[in-house]
Amino acid sequence: MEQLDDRKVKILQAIIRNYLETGEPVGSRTISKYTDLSLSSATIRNEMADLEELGYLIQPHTSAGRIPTDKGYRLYVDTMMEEKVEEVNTMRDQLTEKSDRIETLLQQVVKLLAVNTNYATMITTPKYRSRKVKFIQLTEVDPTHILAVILLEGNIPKNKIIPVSEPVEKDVVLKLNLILNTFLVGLDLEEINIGIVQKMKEQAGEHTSLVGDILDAVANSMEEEGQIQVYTSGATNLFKYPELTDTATAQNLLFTLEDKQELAELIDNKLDGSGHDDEPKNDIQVYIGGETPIDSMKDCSVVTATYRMDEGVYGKVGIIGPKRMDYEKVVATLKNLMNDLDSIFKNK
Amino acid sequence: MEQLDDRKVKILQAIIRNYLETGEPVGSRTISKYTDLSLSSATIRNEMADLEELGYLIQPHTSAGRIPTDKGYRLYVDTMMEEKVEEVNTMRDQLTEKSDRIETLLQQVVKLLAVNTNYATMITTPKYRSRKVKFIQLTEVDPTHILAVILLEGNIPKNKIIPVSEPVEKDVVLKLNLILNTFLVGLDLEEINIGIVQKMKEQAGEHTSLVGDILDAVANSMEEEGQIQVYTSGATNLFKYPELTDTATAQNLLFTLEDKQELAELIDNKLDGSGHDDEPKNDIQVYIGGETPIDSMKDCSVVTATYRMDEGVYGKVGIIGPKRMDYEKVVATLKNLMNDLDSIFKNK
DNA sequence: GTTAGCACTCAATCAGTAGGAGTGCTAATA
DNA sequence: TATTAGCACTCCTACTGATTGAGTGCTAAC
Repeated sequence: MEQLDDRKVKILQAIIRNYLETGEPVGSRTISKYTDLSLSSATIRNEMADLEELGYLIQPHTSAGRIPTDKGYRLYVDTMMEEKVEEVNTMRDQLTEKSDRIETLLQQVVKLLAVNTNYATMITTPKYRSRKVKFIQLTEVDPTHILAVILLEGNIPKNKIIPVSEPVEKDVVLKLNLILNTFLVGLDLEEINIGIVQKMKEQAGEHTSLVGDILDAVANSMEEEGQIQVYTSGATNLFKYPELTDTATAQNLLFTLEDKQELAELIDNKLDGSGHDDEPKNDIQVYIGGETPIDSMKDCSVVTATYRMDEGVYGKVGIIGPKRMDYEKVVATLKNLMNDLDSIFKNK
Repeated sequence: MEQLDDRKVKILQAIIRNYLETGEPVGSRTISKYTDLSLSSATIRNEMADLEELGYLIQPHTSAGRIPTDKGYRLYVDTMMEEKVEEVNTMRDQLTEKSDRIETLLQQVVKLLAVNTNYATMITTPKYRSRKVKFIQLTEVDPTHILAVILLEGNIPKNKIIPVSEPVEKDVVLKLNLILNTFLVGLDLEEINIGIVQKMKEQAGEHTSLVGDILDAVANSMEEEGQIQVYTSGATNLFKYPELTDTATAQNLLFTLEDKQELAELIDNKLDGSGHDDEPKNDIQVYIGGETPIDSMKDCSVVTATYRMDEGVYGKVGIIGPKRMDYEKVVATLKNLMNDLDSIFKNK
């Protein structure tokens, strides 16, 4: 890649900084006046022309100032950005309600992120491999309902109310409890095969259909847990940036953010970290404009981070904003958040 | 109120119908040509002038056609709308996944509604009075965690994993189980007062702090259940209607729909049914433009319906669209949905 | 009571103009 | 040789008429 001399770097940096703030094309005069380079606008103009030829800047039209290209932003993010972790204050304190439900926690996190950054945010629930059954507990609730509590590995409780057509006697419940636990404990979804189901039904005698219902509930719970959920927040923040406000762009973006199911798949498949950065620093990925693997976000930048809940159990956080987003702040905020989450999960 | 003669009614109806379709101001010539009234445009013009004076129509500017006022829509909705329940096909079949979790069902419902109507939709979880405790079950999960299953009236199971600093013995768990059930079964949130808590703690002896944790969990569960959740869908549908697309309006609307918590309160407080319609037909309420009690929806119409899950247990469904929404279809769709939901809840 | 005809109004569209920001180029300068 | 001042040029933006067409209101005739 072409090597930029020191002065070009400084000018490019100044232009990008200015554009990040104002969102307006930056002219040579502005740079000449408001930097300590003490160069005339004419000199700056020459340099700008060079930078344009090298692909770091572009002119929206002939007689306008310059704005950074994706390549320009990329250089900025990779080499010119200054860390400012200290300046960002922890969101830890703001996570008031330390609910035990992860979903609630995650929802709080995205919301705080959105409020603090003024961009749109998203977060996925952690992705597990298939969870194993830790134990199952049946309890008679009333004559027509049985409560099945299924505890999955990692202490995830699930419960299902199973309707029964006729009352089930106490000792039958006990017996089924025994059967279920003998056969299922320690298995994950794939390991529960027809053979095992068959054996269980044999042992259950006349209560085969009830066993079937319970197995459905178990399968259901495990699948439910395997599914990645996405929570978003601050989608309307995007209206604050005029370059994203034209109807088509905004509409596409909001549409993508609204359809949680599709979004989950997109994040899972495309933002999987096989990304751009060769040396991942702290697991933070920056996708600029066209680099984004999600079509509707082509006019935006997306910054993602991976949080770890447990060994091998991780989820994604993403921040979506205009290309001229405050990368420094966003990256710092995410780094901080990762730390906060780490310590929260450790204390669990 | 002024009585409209038959011809005026027909003309008004024709104008509204046309405007619902096109969204463009309707001129006299259009009505003269495309209705079976066989009147010249001049006559129509005279009638339109009368209708304007009476407040049913308005001219966006001097030389434009007419569009209905809120009053015009109101008259249309109240007296001129034709039922077309048969034409709307049931969404029942499309509700594939008969999940046992109400949340999932409701999420499916809003989504289907949005897809079928092309408007924005919202639905609340049912609102209960405070639920009573049916039973509590403690189980030791591993040396450092206890699982508390709390079953609330209406067979709503809740569970909480409670961390303990040191292993709790089996007989202690049994004892606590007994204490909790003796004291708490049949009580709702308000009835669990300090006196009761005190007595339980006395009986628990050295395990007071554990009892405290469990009580927190119980309180938490009950509160969680008392909270109304709102699910929305199809917010981006609103972009299909140019009259809602100007940035300010759209932004406000989407913002309101995004903040679920605030939305829940708005629906609970303002759309409580103390509405406009004097003779509620099937619990469906139509709020037109300024009638809407939610400020950000002043440029829209909102149609709500109340679904009943159980005696005294109900939730709200809402459809938000432009004032020129297809009221007939929306009302018919909602009526159908109410029936579908009825039969779904009965089969539970 | 209804209709034809006409003058009138107003939004929308388009072309033309002026102003301003910013550039590229050239020639002078250090 | 690098930098700078100066100037012509480009293009966006905002503003101004002029034109068009849809639709009205009014009047006079049927």
